[in-house]
Amino acid sequence: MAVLKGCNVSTNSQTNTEKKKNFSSEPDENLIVERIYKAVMEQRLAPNTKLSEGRLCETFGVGRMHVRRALLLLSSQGIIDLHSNRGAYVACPDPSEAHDVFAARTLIEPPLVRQLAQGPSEVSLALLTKHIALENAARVGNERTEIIRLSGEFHTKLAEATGNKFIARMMRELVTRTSLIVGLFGSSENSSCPDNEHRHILEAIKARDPDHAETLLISHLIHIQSGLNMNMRKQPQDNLAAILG
Amino acid sequence: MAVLKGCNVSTNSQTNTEKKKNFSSEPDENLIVERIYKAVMEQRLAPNTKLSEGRLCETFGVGRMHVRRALLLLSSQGIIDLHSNRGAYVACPDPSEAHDVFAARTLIEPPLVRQLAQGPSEVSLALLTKHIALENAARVGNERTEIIRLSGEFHTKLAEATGNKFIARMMRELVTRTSLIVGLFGSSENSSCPDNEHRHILEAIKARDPDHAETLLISHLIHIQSGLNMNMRKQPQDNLAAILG
DNA sequence: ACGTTAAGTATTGTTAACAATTTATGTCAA
DNA sequence: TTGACATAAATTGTTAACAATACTTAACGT
Repeated sequence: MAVLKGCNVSTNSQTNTEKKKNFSSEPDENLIVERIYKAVMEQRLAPNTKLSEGRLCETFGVGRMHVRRALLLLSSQGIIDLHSNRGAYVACPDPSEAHDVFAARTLIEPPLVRQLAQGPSEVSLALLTKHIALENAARVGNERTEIIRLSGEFHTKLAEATGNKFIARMMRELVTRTSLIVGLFGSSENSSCPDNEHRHILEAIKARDPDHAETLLISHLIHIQSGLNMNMRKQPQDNLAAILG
Repeated sequence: MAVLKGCNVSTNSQTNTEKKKNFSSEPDENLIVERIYKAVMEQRLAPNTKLSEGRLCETFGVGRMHVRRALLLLSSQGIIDLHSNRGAYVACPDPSEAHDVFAARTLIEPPLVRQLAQGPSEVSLALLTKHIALENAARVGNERTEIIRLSGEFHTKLAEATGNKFIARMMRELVTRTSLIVGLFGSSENSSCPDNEHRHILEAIKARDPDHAETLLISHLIHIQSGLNMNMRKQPQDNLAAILG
């Protein structure tokens, strides 16, 4: 059907606007990575969905090189799997991996919030407070994808609040995986974190109460896990252009 | 001087031997990544050393594509930095990053050894015991690079002993960064972990004593940090072929 | 000598064509 | 209909040439 032998970048997105300066050498890759990351976080891209190079070239209006680099980066983050000669597929964690993800989070997040509750910076508290507000807004607006993504990103923001980029990176990766897991094994509607638990955790941090914050977080993690059923399995999907647009 | 316009793979390493099956689609990349990772772990590749594509093509006898993919992977692990149009350089952590690395390790490793000491598997204990033996052997043999690498990898092995690949990945990244930091700011000879501390930690684990293991590990981390001087700065080096061979 | 500019060289970024592999399609026989 | 097999199409992997950028060197003037 489609030709795209050399994958011509005819439908380039920046035709009429002035040419971007391209100063960091990786604007295309990052855009693709972020778009796919976001789609996964919002559970719009189901596990095992195939991400073909040609399709992504069309969708983002870039050459294959950029697509391939983006796919390599995504695979290094565990968001997708690369099969030789067969292409890229959204990662599909099995129950064993799911267990490991929660084990890792149970190991890291409690000392994390504990540390945060000992001396949070004002700016961090402000950011977290604002985030909770966004979560609530999405909830009253009943915007499913926003709720799911913000719900996960609360934990990422928690890690970012430490000001430690290594911790932030680790949590971001674990949270992304969690999103895939919840999408796969989550019992339908409770795909997002229970309504007020995030707020309670933040309040414990604001109150400089490490013990309480830690307790709330642990029970929160348990709560999420208890909503999983490791026996179901959902199916892949298609039409990337609509999803990633 | 050298031509290599299209970077011809004339000096291919697999000429007389039978062609490897290439079954996983990424044998070249992984080899390059592992070689550079190992050189960094052994502090043979100093921070800020330039890794030019052409040089790596010659060294490993592969095309630029594989080199570039390997460099992208290394940069995603924080081992090297990619500067637009200027090439790849071994990462050069500043004191602020060094602080973050140790902060992250201080957050993660204590609960890690604590968990390990609660119920270590026999196979893990065997591997760690064997590792300590290797460390000792390297010490009596006075093999500097081996000592340095094994000394760092003990901590990686500790994480691997949990059987959790996410925790293992995180620790591996942190340990690699630590190696760069010690190479940069380490006061000459004590670049490696003090002689018996690893053994003591392992013994505490074997004794199923989480408190003791945790205490020993924390003081071990402090010990490493105390051997750093954040004011010095060492210089890059060259001739990659010799280093990576 | 020193700094500045300009040409030349080397290195990196990008593209398109080609090769290899997999997947889809269609035909035929049981 | 089903299954096996051959053919065609589509997709991925790889290479080499080309373009763009940065680096080096040399000449020049002050």
